[in-house]
Amino acid sequence: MRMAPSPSGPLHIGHSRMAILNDEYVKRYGGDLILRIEDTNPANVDIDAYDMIPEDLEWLNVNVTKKVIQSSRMDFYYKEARKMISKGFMYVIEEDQAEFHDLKLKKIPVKCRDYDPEIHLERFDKLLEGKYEEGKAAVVMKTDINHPNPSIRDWIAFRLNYKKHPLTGDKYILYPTMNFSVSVDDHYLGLTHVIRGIDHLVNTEKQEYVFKCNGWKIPEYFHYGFINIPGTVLKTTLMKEGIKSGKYSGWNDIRLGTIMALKKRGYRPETFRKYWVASGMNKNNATFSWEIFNSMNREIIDYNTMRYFFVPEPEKFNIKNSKKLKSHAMFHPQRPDLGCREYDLDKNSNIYFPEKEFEKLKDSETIRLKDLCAVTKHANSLDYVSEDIDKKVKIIQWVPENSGSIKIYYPDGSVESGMIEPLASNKKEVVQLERFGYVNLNGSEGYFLHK
RNA sequence: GCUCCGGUGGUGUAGUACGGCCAAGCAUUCCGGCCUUUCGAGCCGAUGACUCGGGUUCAAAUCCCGGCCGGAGCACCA
Repeated sequence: MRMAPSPSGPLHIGHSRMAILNDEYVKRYGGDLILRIEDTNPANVDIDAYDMIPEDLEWLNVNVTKKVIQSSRMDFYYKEARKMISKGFMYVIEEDQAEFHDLKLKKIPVKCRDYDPEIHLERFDKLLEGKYEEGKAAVVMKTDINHPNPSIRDWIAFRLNYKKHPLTGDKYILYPTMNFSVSVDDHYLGLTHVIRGIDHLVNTEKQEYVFKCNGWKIPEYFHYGFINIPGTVLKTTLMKEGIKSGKYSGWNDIRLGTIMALKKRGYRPETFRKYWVASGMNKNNATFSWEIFNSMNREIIDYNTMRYFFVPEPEKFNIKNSKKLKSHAMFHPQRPDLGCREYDLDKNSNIYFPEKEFEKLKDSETIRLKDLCAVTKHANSLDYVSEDIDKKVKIIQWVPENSGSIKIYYPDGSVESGMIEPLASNKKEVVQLERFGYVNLNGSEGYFLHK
């Protein structure tokens, strides 16, 4: 198996499907998982991606057994090209880009298509020596000039690019196109199975020509459908621009759909795996469901996630308690062994209470401050009633006066300010803020994970 | 336009290769109810789907033909 990202940026949630599906296959049936970085287009390379991609994969627990960087295999591609040219499977055109494209649309072969391979080999050397301008000559794979799909008719296998490559500099100017390098790599790397998106369906057909003319065994291909991931930014170019302009703080800005951003929000790598395995490999186009993804994540983290109180838009009240009070809220309702969060309140104590909840209360309505006492709303105050109450009433969270303030950032860019109970301040972990949601705390800020 | 690929509840899937055990399973969401000093979980209940039309057959989600809808490709990107 293999996965073959182009190093244009870090991996995002869409890539994680490709990585996990391949990895899962290897985990179940054995074999190698090759990470092949496809950097044969200098214009599409971000030098940082060479490090970010393996880091993302490691975090996802994808076990790469072998790593290949295409730009370090250029001489090998040239060697293969020479072989194929000399056998008449490929040829070199001297037509310019638009001309060649035009001829193909009309199903007209170029004059030199069937020239002696020697001539094409000479032209190939001229290509390497830089005797042609960009776009004025190219190496072409001979397929079927009458093929109904024009892009399959004699596709380009190598083209010139004089741009400096981030890794190899100006050492090479003739780069293989993806369809060529993928074919020979898939063969020589011994690929038996390929899992990729349906966007490669046509490429598979193109690549089969290379396999067939060389008499190579064609791997088993599986294509999975497109997934539309709503509500997040995934386009590398958009992310890059946003980072550059300062709109985003970096690749891990929680508004982005990168693996890094999702990690920062507190998602678990197991969630990705579970989700993509459950999605399977069918060719349907589907919509990514955050609901299901979140539900899976919740199931994984819930047992180990501590509970704390957070009060959004806090308002201070003196509850006029006539006696000292002690709160006792459990760290986790299913795990009494972990004990309680306890706070002592003197007589006439101040607490913070969510303003919105207060507004919703009717006058003289009695509620319970969770794990503390019952209070009644009177005009603009909350007044102590008793420590316990028989009636079933609303239960709302609160925090003591010595709480810290915190800002919670949402993936949609909004921010919520409030107070968090003292025991949770300066924590750096995913917690459940009761009646609010799961949040990844990071000192005086937090990143909203999900409900 | 041409070529290719799809179409199962709101969402995601199982089932389709070898027609019957599928008046369609699971998950999630929403809505009720129970429980609980949050939320979540748990338990109970409810709603909700085979794109349409023909054909083959004793029998079709499953096979065949056609329509409709959706997606992709039509690059010297990957």
